[in-house]
Amino acid sequence: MTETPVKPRHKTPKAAAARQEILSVAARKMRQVGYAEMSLRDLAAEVGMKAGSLYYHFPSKDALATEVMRLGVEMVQQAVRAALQDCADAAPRDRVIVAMRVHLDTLLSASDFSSAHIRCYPFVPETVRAELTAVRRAYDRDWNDLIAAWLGEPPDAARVRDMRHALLGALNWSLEWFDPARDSVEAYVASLTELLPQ
Amino acid sequence: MTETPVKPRHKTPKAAAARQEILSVAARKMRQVGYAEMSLRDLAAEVGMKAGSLYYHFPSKDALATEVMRLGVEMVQQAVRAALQDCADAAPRDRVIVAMRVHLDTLLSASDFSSAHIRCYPFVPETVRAELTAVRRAYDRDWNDLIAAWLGEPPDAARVRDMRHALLGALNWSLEWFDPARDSVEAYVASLTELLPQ
DNA sequence: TTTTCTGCCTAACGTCTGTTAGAAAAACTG
DNA sequence: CAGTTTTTCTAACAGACGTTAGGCAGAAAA
Repeated sequence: MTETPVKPRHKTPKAAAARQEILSVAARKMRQVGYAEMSLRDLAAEVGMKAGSLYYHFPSKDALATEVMRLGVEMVQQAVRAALQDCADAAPRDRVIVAMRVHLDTLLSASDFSSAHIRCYPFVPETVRAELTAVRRAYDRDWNDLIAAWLGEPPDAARVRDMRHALLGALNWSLEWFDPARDSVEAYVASLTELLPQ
Repeated sequence: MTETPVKPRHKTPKAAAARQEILSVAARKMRQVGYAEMSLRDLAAEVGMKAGSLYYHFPSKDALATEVMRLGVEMVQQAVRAALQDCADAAPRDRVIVAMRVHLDTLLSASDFSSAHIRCYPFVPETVRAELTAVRRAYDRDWNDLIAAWLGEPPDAARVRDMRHALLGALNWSLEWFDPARDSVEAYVASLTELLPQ
């Protein structure tokens, strides 16, 4: 009896494409209406399926939501890391500003996955949250390093954490008010920049 | 046929007390688990009633949630206004700091109503949100005035709005991470103070 | 005491939910 | 083409949801 790996169960391109579309639609739904309010029947209808068919690709609604949110963290993290590599030699304060801009842009226009994560995390079942702590902590560490380098010595852990909470709060809260027709990521980042001590 | 006023339908002290406890428990529930996840059966059980009995005090779940959230805005607004009156002659920047501290303290320890509002607003039915725009705008105006006085002339509306979004974002986001056993409102406000230009 | 009103309960309605088993269809493979 | 595997559908289950109608106990009023 061969041990079939649990993760990559479906290998055909069609299954992979269907799974991918389910994830995309789920991310958009979660962002728009929330986790509890997203029904699998509505979700399936938007993909062109029936609710039961989703269970060929995901074992449960929780597992689907977990995957959406996990991808959400990895997407911002990857975008921010890539941008930081492109300005590796810049001043620490400028690197913070770059990270803010990329984080914000990912949330507001690039990735429904990332915004779905941020909006739904507080209300998702505890088992789902538990599976996300690792990726979340990893992204938090990136920001801690970034901010510690900016604040310089001595690295006061509590102070770094407060700064991270303040900055990410100011960024993530934009999901509540940002209107692409009226607001601009660049303009908001410029305003935030004036709050960062030189 | 006498026109019975719609608002103060129940006048006896017992009904008023019951209504008050329903609101309190609903606020706590909404803060903890969210709007969709708060079932009227669970809510009623915690009050010591059955689900149907809630309808003697409120015409619908939406109406109950609306009342909770409306009270939530009014509570922070009132707390902040009272504190600002006590330091009417202070420097504009210090008044901003006072407002931040009071807003934060209301969210994190004083009022489940306020935190329920902030956490649930994005996912509440559109009809509920519509009934809250007026109170929300009023509170936003308070902050706009406060920040405009701090930034001084010329009062750039877009800049004031950005600052309000940044500050309230940094404050409201604390609902996602604040742990009373580990964190302190005063310490976080102190960290935020260092971000405000002199 | 009788009557009226208040506050809550019981029991149910209709609808929606996530989920499952098994059949059908569609897509590959020989 | 037949045979096999992959993907989707059908149909239902069991339970939860918000909501409603009518009744019942206790307090208040007469």
